[in-house]
Parts: sequence; C-alpha cells; structure tokens
Amino acid sequence: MDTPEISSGAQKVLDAAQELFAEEGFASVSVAAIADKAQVSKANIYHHFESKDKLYSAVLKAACSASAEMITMNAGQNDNYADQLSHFAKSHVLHLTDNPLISSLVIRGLLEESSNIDSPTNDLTANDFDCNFNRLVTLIKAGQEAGQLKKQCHPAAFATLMIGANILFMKARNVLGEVPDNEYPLDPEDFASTMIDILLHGVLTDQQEDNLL
Amino acid sequence: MDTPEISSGAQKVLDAAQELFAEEGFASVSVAAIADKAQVSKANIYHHFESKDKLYSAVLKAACSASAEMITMNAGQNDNYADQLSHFAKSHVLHLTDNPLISSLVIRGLLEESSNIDSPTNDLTANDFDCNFNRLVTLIKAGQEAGQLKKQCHPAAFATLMIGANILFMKARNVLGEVPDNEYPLDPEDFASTMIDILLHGVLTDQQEDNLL
DNA sequence: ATGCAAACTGAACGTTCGGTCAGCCGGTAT
DNA sequence: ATACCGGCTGACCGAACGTTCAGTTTGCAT
Repeated sequence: MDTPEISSGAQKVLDAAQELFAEEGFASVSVAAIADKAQVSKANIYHHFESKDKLYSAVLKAACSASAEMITMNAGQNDNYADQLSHFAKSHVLHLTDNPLISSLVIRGLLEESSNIDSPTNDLTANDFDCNFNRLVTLIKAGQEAGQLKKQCHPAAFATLMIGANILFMKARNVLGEVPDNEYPLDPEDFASTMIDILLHGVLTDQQEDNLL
Repeated sequence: MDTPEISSGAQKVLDAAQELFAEEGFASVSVAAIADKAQVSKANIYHHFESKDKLYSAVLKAACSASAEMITMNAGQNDNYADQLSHFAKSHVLHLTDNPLISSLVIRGLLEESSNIDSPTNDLTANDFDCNFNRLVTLIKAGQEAGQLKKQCHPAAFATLMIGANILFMKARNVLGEVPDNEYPLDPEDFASTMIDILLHGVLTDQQEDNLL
C-alpha cells in the first residue's frame, strides 16, 4: 500500500521514539529526548516526520502491524476447543511479555481517552485490539456450536477475562512481587496454563458443584 | 494523622486536578489548565500546593484513600465462598465504574513506570492495588482451606483474572461497542455475574469434562 | 568533475511550561 | 485605628517546548 520507504535514519528515530513513548507516554517525551536517544539532531526528526503527532502515529502504526503479524500465526486448526483456547492464551501472553514496548503502546493507546491526538491514531489501536478480541470471540462461538463450550458463557465476557488478565499480568509483574508468602507466577507460560485451567474447569470443588443441584 | 485541613479553595483545585489528571495523565495537563477548570488563578494553586508534583501526589492520595474506604465495606462474612467471591467481584466492578476518575488515577499510577515523579507517588498506588489484590488472595486461600475451592487453583492467578477483567471491562466499555452481532454486556452487574459464573464453573460442557477422565 | 536531491545540522523562532513575587483583599484580634 | 494573616491575584521569569530555516554534507547519476 503506502509504505513510505523507511530509510535507515528514519528507522533509528522510530526505534528511539517507540521505546520512549512506550515507557513514558506521548506528552512526557520531548522531541529533543528522542533525538538524543536516536543520536541525530532534533531537526533531522522533522526532516523524516512532519510533526511530533505524526511521528507518534507512525510509531503506533508500526507497533500495531507488528502486533497483528505476530498473532496471525495462530491457526493450529484442530477440533479441540480447549486446546485452541489454551494455545490462544499462551501465544497472547507470550506476545505481551516478549514485546513489552509494542504492547505498552497499544494498551496505552487503548486506555487513553480520545485526547488531543488526531482520531486516526485512536482508531489504529482500537482496530488492533478489536482484531484480537474478535478472533477470540469467534473462537468461543465456534466452540459453543461444536457443543464443547457452555452455551450460557457470554463470549465477550470470556474474552474480556482472558485478555484483561493477560494485560494485567504483563503490566503488573514488577509491582506484584510482594504477594504474601505465595510467590507470584512469574513465568508467562505457567500463568497462561494456570489461567486456562481455571477458565475451563472453574474453581469450585466437585463436591461444591454437586451441592448446587 | 496528618490531615492538612483542606480549605474550600484547595478542594476546588483538587477536584479540577483529579478530573484532568485522570482523563489525560500527569504530563499532558498544565497547571494553567487546572487553574482554568477550578476558576482560580495559577498562582493560587502554588499557594495551596508547593509544586505540580505535590499536587499530583495529593490528588492520588485522596483517590487512594477514597478507593480503600469504598472497598473496605465488603465483609459479608458468610461461609459460602462462592457468594463471597461473587460479592467481591460485583462491588469491585461497581467501584470501578461508579468512580471512573479515582479508578483511572490508580490504574494509571500502577501501569506507568517509575517515571520522573518521586517514589512516594508510585508506592501509594501500588499499596492501594496490593490491598485489594491481597484481600482477594486471602479470600481464595480461605475458600481452599474450607474445601470449597480447588487446591490447585493458584490464588494470585485467580486474582489477576478477576481484577484484570474488571479493569479491562471498565476501561474498554466505550471501545468495545462493535463486537460483531453479539452485544457487549454493558451493565457492570451483568458482567460481574457472567464472569463469576465462568470462574466458578468453567466453560467446558459437562460432556467435555467427562471425556477427560 | 559536475549537478542534484536527499540526509542532515546549528541556531534560532515564538509559545507554553512550571514556578515566583509583590501586593491586594477581608476578617479578626489587639 | 492598627497590625496581622491566610486567601488570592496579575505580572513576570527562565527554561523547555515544538517547529522552522538557511545552509552543509553525503551519495549517486551523469
């Protein structure tokens, strides 16, 4: 489409901007700081990008396309929906933890209100998020129609559970060190399988389940 | 303790600052904008607060204490842990949706890196978050010891699921309008009960559960 | 060698930022 | 009346901001 043929110099700027924007947000990062990090002059940034806003959009666009690319290779098309959900959860949480910069940018774009930045920026992250979210929703619906997942499970609520948990896991790993006397599962794969176990089978003991009938 | 007797003028400033900081973040909001919104002069803000950083800390401190106060009235001490979890989920999600400003501030403080703002600020939100998180964790452990919740359920992972889902629900309600042909559950209480149903019983059909044995 | 466009820069622009200061109010104790 | 003090303000400051521009360097086609 409209790939504006990123030069090597522009790429240095993009990389530096990505890191800084992901870590501190749009408003906290000055163009001078980006220039410093990229080891170019401030004016050079304006040679490649027409404004700070447009640079941010470019960073976000790159992050979103990288994000989409990484999650596309999911597939695994088998007819066991428990496996498919498990696979989705694992690859999603690994995507978040392996690419914290990209993920932080997308999440930041999602959670920030419409703000001052022009609308295309917001639509970008929203679309990227919807993409993952909707793929999970359709996966659940398919599982329901195959009779493997409960009909009364609201697909969007389930997707919110899984994706919300993964995001919190990724963002709060550093903050949650001090859970009392029970170590937090720091390994993403461990977390994903623990989470999937809960989501598939619930947390009630069998005895409690029986009492309900 | 050290309640610095907030005057009515200072309260106007705090209210305006809370709203703006919650909506746009620390760096995006200028002291002049806060003064405009509070209908006071910029110098007046510096009469009540010694710097923008300190004002932000004050706003965050107020938000955290309001948050703690609101969730403390949970209790309900009954011996049915399914009910207790359900009650926790409902009051938590209602707290988030009813007080979006306070919640946004705490979440923002949590998700932002150590940043430039002095450390007490970060500790503040982290403590508030830990408070909720740990209360949920101990609730789950109690349920496990009572034999009502599965022993292999990792308490911290469960807490991450529930709290992460609630946060995403609250923050993404406006973004998630377009889930295809299945309306998103916009009512917080509906969402909480749907979520709890999944967490307690899992999403696998009974027939699928039997196949695993 | 010459030309030319693109990559790049130092220095400056006007604006906005966080923060300061001298001074004006209105009440209140002397 | 006077002194005083907290609440409050307009005018101002230096620094940092995003942005521009004239001009230099680089690389490549001729």
